[in-house]
Amino acid sequence: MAAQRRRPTQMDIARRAGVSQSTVSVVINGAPAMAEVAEEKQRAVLEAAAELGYSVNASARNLKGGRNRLLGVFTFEPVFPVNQRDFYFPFLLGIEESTAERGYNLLLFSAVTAGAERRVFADGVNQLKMADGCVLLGRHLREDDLAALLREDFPFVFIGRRDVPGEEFSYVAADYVGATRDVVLSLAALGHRRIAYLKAADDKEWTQDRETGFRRGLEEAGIADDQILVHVMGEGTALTGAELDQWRAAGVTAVLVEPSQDDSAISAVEHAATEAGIEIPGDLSVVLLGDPPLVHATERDWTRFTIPREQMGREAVRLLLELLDDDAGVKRHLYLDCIPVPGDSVAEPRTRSGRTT
Amino acid sequence: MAAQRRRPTQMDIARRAGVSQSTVSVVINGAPAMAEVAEEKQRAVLEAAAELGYSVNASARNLKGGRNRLLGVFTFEPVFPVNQRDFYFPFLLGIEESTAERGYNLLLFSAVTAGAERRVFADGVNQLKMADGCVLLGRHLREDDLAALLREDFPFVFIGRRDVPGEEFSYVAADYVGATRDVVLSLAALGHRRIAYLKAADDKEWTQDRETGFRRGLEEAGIADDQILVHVMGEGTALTGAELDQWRAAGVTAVLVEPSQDDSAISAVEHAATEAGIEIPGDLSVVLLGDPPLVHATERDWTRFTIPREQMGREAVRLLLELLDDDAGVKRHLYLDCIPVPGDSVAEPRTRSGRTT
DNA sequence: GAACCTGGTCGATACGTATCGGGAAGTTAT
DNA sequence: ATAACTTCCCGATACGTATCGACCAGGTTC
Repeated sequence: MAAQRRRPTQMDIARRAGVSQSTVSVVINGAPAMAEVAEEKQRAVLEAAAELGYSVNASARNLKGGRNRLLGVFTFEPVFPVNQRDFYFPFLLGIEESTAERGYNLLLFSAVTAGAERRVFADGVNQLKMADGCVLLGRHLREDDLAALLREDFPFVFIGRRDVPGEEFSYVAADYVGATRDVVLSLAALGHRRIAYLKAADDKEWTQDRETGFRRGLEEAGIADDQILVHVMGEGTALTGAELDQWRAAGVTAVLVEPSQDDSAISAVEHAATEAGIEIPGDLSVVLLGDPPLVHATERDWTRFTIPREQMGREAVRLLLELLDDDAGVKRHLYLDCIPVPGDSVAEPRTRSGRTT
Repeated sequence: MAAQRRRPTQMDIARRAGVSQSTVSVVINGAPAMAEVAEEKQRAVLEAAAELGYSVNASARNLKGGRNRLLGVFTFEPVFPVNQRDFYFPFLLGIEESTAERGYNLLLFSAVTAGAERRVFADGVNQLKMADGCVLLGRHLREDDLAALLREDFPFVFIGRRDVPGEEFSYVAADYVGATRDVVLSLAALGHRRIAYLKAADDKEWTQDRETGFRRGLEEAGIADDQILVHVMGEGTALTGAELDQWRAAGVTAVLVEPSQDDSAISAVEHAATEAGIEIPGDLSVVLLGDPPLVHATERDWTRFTIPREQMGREAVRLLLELLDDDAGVKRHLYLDCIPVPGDSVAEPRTRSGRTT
């Protein structure tokens, strides 16, 4: 019963079906040449394949330069974002969905190499090559790995805008610039004139984009440069009530908060407001520039915008498959709109309407 | 700069270092035979490899041994079902964790074939074989697929107990029998004498196990057979307040509820209780035989037990790797304990203690 | 000095698949 | 009847690596 220890190969099928290995390859493969194979033989081959329980050997096919119909996902984060609470999880969802639709399987490069750090190259092996192409995720981009991938001409798409000088590659990003600009404009439309921006400490692309949008919005709203107020949230440096008081004294009626991954920024704002006796949104309107994972767990329904994460995942796959089909290898950048979520943390500034809460 | 189109191979290194490809293989590989290679040559090889930016071709390497260091996950449901994702996610989490630890990558067989139904075999080709082994998930087991897998001697582990007559294979299951028995015993210890069991309609293994545990618990508690009260929740057949009233009249003071995937069972109980003016836990103690995904979203903190999903995922991987290493191919069944979660839906029966809520 | 080891290297081969050029039938046009 | 085409299939080969047996130089042992 369990005599068959070795995996059946195309040769085995060939013998059983009375054809050559090449013919088996053509049929199994559904290659364009299949049209020229007699239907009778096709049936014989498929039948034999089924009986033997044949399946393609990924390595062998890959060796020849063929496709595996495998798309990879690699993350630079220490933990693979398979946990639903994770910021990156919705991306995975979109990736999976799109991948499945297109008849590809998904390869999660989750194996942890010797060190704690996650690398593309383990033992000098480019692990990603097992997949036809790869979607890259994560904040802590290793530039040397990236350079190596580019050097090898390996097809990949990054999720999130990445600006690496001298390197050109495809990514799918959220349009933080536009979304933040829109927030500023709608606040201005409500009558807010002095708006602060609570900026994240690490000056990555997504932070820069939000600041760009902030400044652009102010400009378009006709608010002078000298009104610009940017506060950088240091590592662990909580926002104090005193600081909020200063802002109020300076005429600030609204603040944009860039959410950190662990929601500390949000709770810091809420805490500081309570401390200073400032009411949200009565005294201060607050808008989150994004939707961190735990935003639903907070009591307040923050006014914010949603990053179209699932869609980004889907588009990344689409782009990747395009990349695979095009030999040209054009690198493309795709920006997706964020979706405004009206919450209850925004109101007209008190100075204009005497309304109290 | 981009002249080097082709990846460097061991042959390239060999030429550059003035040795043979075999020697390169030995050195790169760090094989035991490396001790017998002159240090001078070792240096030359490594140097050349570094200069060329060499990286091993995993496919070629695996072609030899047949192993891809890939573990598959196959589910008879969509891999990331949006509506009930929380149900399957903990399994995946455990699988991923364990897989990563052991240096394997994870292959999600998410490709959807022509029909909506998910099959192991597409075009008579077993897709799973792309992985070295596979973890199987999902409620709707296709027995023909399973039989074919067994016939092919493909290594896999099922998550959840599966009883297929005449077939023998490995699985990792939650010990519903023991967990349910314990629930009954602890209710009996509180003084409950008449306990009802709200059973799911589909008579799958996990439902059978709970019923077995229910009966065993009653027996051990010395409650007579004629006291047994099992109510099958039909498809969409809501539990009515009238029915609950009948139970109360019959002396029922506690009910075990088998949660359905969509939490309809729970809300049905709650609704019926409200309708009949029955207080939980004052008039009726309720215990959930499991922890459905949305249990945290409900207002009440149900007394229940937790299925050790992550652990099940981890153990499944462990078992699978054992299966891969053992040529013997012993099929094993692993039962893991559920963890009791004390909630606030259980109290002593009113008939014994006059305490009111 | 012949027989024997031994450390160090290489050549040959196998792994399973994809592809290309060619060849054996069969068909049509001359 | 033969040339020119089709149609359908096969043989040969290449992909990059790991491994095993062969080989060779130099040293050791009687």
